[in-house]
Amino acid sequence: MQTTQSLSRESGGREAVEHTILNAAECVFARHGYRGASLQAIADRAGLPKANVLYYMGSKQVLYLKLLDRMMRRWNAVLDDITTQSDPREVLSDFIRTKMMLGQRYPDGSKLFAAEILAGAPFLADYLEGELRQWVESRVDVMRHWIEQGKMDSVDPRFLIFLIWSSTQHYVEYGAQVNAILGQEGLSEQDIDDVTAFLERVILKGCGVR
Amino acid sequence: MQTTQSLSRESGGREAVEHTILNAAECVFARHGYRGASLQAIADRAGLPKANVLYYMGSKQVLYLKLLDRMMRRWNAVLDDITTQSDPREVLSDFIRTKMMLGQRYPDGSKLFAAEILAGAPFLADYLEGELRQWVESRVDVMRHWIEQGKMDSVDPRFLIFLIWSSTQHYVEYGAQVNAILGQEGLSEQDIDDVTAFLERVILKGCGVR
DNA sequence: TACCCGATTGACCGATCGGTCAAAACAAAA
DNA sequence: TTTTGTTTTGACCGATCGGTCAATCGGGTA
Repeated sequence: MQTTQSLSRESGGREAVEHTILNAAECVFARHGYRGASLQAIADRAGLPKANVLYYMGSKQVLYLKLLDRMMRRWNAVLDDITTQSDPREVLSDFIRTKMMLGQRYPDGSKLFAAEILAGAPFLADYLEGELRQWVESRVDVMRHWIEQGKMDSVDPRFLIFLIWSSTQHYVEYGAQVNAILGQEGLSEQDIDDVTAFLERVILKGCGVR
Repeated sequence: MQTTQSLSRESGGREAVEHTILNAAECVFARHGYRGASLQAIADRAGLPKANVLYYMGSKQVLYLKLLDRMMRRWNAVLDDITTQSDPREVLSDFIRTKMMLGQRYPDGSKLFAAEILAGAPFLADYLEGELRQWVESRVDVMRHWIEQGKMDSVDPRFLIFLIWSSTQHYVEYGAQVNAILGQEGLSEQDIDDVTAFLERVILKGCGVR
């Protein structure tokens, strides 16, 4: 009955420290993957001794799983309420814009996720075959309806979802390559808007959305 | 004058061993990135003692650079002679099909490249800003001509290249996710053909190629 | 047979890995 | 002040890291 009084103290207390550690870890894991990331590197980036990171997070694996969970919750919070409307143009546009926004808002989290998939998804197999698959299937059903009603071309909805996913994800994951080719350091808001508009235009027209 | 006689002996000799090591290393680096990969894991996969890997490759970094170089040469060998024709439909189709084929032929090499970019391209910065950027720019020029001649919509050619790159790369890099969502273990040739046809159709139509 | 030289390998090096622990520091309650 | 419980931290553990080295092996030449 006396444990919660010292939480929000001075510079934020426990939660603030946890946030600092999580963000530092997200950055390191995103660049080097689970195996390649070291607790020392995470601690250095967080400005704390290594033992302190373990004190708050328990273990490297627990820390990693917390990050995966946090990223998935951030996606769910935004991607879930997309299919409420019945207009393909709006839904697909929303999907593209939302996914693009998420990548810009959480670049390290997106890269972390990519690294996990690249490693064969050892910690995410259940999520992919469960939650995510169901999410995709529900959207596929909606799209099949659209196709039957002649609202768009007869394309495989799963491939369309993959197309949107990959083309938006690219600007986060391959940021280093994109920057090198465009000859600049990071994309401006205008650049992001241009890319989003391009993707909306090409993908919607490409699958014949009326 | 007496060193080359024992090269191609018994089970292939030196080159065969080097190939074994390179392929094993490609697999491990692809899954865990540069830092996350260990020489012991590579040696185990190659069926050799660790010291033998060092004997042939020199160091972890040299081995890694050899793999990056090998993968880039494989791409150059195929992607370079694509723009000889002047018909957008053929060129873009070729690009999509070729890139798709490369991903299927060299999945580990493609993933290795992805992991390197994800890590911020510490070993590939020069290549990205040099060779690759020039390759892209030459294609961009061609596409701008097409746009001027009304052969396709007025879209940013760089974004179009990124779109083709990302959407094809996805089926290698995110293979684990694709398999989980499609509910199968690996894509059949038919699946690959379907995906390729989908991408050709949507992308070509999407940027108004006549 | 004796010799040669590249190939193979186990033992070993210092550094770093993830993780533990106990002592010190600290703020609030008594 | 003393007590209590949390936070902080350096020291340390066994395991593994990338890499070195010397001893051995094994087929060709003399």
